[in-house]
Amino acid sequence: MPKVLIIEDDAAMATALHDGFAYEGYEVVLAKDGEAGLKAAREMAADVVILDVMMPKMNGLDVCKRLRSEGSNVPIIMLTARGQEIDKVLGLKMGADDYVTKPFSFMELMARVEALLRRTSGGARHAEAYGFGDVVVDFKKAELKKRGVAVEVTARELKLLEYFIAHRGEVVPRERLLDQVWEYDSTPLTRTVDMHVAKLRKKIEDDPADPRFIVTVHRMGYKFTGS
Amino acid sequence: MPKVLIIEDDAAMATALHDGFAYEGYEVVLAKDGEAGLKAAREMAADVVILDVMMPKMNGLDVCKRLRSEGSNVPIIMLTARGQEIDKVLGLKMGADDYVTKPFSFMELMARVEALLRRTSGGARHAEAYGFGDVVVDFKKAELKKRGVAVEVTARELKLLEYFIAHRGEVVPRERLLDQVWEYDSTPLTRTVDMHVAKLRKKIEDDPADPRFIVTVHRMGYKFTGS
DNA sequence: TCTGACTTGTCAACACGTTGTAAAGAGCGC
DNA sequence: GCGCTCTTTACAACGTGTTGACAAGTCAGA
Repeated sequence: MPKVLIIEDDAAMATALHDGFAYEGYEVVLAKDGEAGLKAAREMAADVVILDVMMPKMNGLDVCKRLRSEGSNVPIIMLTARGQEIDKVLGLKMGADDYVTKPFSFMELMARVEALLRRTSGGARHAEAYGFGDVVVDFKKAELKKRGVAVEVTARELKLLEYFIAHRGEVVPRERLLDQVWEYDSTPLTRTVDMHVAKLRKKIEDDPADPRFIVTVHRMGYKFTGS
Repeated sequence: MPKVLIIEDDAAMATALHDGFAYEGYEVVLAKDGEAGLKAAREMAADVVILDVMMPKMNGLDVCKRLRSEGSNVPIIMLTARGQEIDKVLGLKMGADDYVTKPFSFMELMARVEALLRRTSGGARHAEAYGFGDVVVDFKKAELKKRGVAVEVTARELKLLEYFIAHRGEVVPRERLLDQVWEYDSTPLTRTVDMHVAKLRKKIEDDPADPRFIVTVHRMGYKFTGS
């Protein structure tokens, strides 16, 4: 029964998170501002901390920095608002282990929490990596290796691949990719998705012209076939 | 891709639900009060409605009652506040199909939605796979297997088969197929439907000349006989 | 049973929408 | 401005869906 500490000032969000984790069998502690959160973090032995950046009294970045300066190495996931890319960098610099952009889906957060727990409780820190074929991706480090050699990937490519992997086996329509990977509204009348798929294929496929991992399903979308 | 209509006044809850369902591949429409929800419900063909009980303008119970009195039989899941057991009884009396008590976990809601869809739409919707005879179709993966071996199917064939399965047992006229599967309003007075039925038969029937699953009803249309 | 009118099955060529890809354009941070 | 990534445009290549013609099948009435 892993223990999770949720530091979040918005009541609705806090209860939603509480119930979600409780449902998944976690032991949950709530703190409704930075100060209370810091106190709770010191007192309990949390397995993971969910930390909102924007909060009264003491913001998430400060809490994170403080915890790390006190020697705590508890896994921390930051919740940042959309478009605050600075937060991501700052958060990771402050010692957070991962971050999720609001608004997010609970499934996504849960996936990251579990990945984090798998990584930290596994004793040795072998990275949060996913492998298929001769490719290994580490989303946290933003690294991709094919046949052991590092390949440069952009943020967008990584996010696209991440979504594919999260939904491996099923056909994903372009629309949905635009919605989920490109973060809603905007441009549904372009070849942007295809473009990025092509780029990804060049990096992960043995023969991009005859793809094995990301196959196109005519008139329906793309399908990622893991391993 | 099932469509879900979320009628919820609390913005935080609404976005959380929106993102969760979108991530899972649902098409989502939000309405922020009872009136707007009712209007949206009338205009869109939602596969399921998530309906908060406590709302301004028109509460969930009224929306539900109204929808039912208008002849709608869309599956409805009510969100009730903790301890309002009365709501449960009332809600079900008003014609709701299920209810979830706030605060709830997203996983739980999703599980109920999928159960409801499986139940109401005959199981072919978002469910894993549908089997008949020695054929197994997985619409999510866009895969069809006969006797365990994968058979290539096109988007149109899949959609046609999906419609047949959803309406198994009943005779479906060609015009309706053109309307529902082809989404044509105009009627191309052609052999197109027959053509595709023939193609499907070749892939799923043991003896396409003497079909067992998709039988033709002379002068009326086709009939799919499930399992 | 035979016949004629109508409906359904089948075929292959064609038309059209969909996808792959390169290259130019736009946007952004350094 | 420069270098980077992402987006758009344009066009070629590909594959599916559609079509019309014709064969085969069905049914009702003679």
